[in-house]
Amino acid sequence: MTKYEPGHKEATREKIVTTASRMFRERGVRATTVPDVMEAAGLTVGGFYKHFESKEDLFCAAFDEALASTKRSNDKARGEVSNEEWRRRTAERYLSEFHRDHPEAGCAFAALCGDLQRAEPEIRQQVQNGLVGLIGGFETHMSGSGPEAREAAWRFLAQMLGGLVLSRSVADANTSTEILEACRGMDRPPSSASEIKA
Amino acid sequence: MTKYEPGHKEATREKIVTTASRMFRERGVRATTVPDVMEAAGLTVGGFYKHFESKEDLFCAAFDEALASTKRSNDKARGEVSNEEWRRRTAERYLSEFHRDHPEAGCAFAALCGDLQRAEPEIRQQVQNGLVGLIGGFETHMSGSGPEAREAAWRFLAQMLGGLVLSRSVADANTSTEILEACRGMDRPPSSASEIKA
DNA sequence: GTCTATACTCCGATAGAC
DNA sequence: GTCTATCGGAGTATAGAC
Repeated sequence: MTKYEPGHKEATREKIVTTASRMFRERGVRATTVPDVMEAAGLTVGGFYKHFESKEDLFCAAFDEALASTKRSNDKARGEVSNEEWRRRTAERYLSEFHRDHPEAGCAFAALCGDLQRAEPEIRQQVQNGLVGLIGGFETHMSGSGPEAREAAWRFLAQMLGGLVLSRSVADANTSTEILEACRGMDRPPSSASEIKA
Repeated sequence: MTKYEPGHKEATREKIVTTASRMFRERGVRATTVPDVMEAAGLTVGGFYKHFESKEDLFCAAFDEALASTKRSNDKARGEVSNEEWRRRTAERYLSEFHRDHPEAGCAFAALCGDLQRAEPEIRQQVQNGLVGLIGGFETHMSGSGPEAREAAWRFLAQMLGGLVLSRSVADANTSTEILEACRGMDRPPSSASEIKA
């Protein structure tokens, strides 16, 4: 009962959560088993249910962790640049080959999109809170004002998310890169793909 | 051996494939079991492996069926309209509440995005072939020419896909609709969200 | 607090009757 | 060609030792 120093259990829990967060993003929720997570965390299955009520409970915590992690890296990259430059940099980072190849450390919405679409209300509420917060930040870097900027922010996010997911799903590396590069061109809608760049 | 009329096995196989195609899109691949599919098709598990080598084999066939089905409905909706009008109509149909609420009858890329990102090479090749074919059609409705139109087509598809997936993942119906409506504004990039519409 | 061991359920796949 | 029955494996969750 008192064999471990105080805070040990909390540290263990956090270790499990961060490990699960990466594994869920890499393999998907259903393909990630509780024994797998515990082993990857250097533990065994037995102790798991002293930390979490269920696998779903773990997923809630892990998804939150992934969102927080994304938010941290977003905040870190925040500089004082023009809106256009901010969009260019953000898209370049999001639609990079590195991000494509490392879902376990990347955007939770993209990596878990299959699971989130069918998730329970509790998770969907987390998704919503995460997205609304994200969009609130994006909004300030769009050109319109008020509702227009918000709409533009949703489109911005949707195009990035869709591009990343598509680039991760095709067989050929060249096609995958083609998708990434095409979707980085945020400021060029289907109707004006002319003068901006060759 | 001769208890059933000729063509019966083919018909049974097709029944299994179309049933699976819908169930995979609705529940995801891992959550859909072979017994479930067979029961939904009015059959029992036993006969399954006389039609398919494995569950993965079924998924290949079912994914192909879903692509073909989407292609048929795309071709049907093809009218003689301006590029801008074509994009407006396509986005309106893709980003509709009906499509959002009926993944089992809708876009396979969106419904299966989680599975496709982690699929075997064989499936990824099918994804690629399907996407390239789709983009080839989209291209002709973009405004630029050559590579520019192709880039614009990828962006168009990515924004629709991302918007649909996001709209399916949030808890609140109002937010979901907000996302759909925002992403329908295809011709309004983040940089020019001003004069086009209030 | 974490371990080993196990109960219970369900899935993918096969065997053999009809 | 499709059925019933079952094997083998895996996954969630629990029990009890340390």
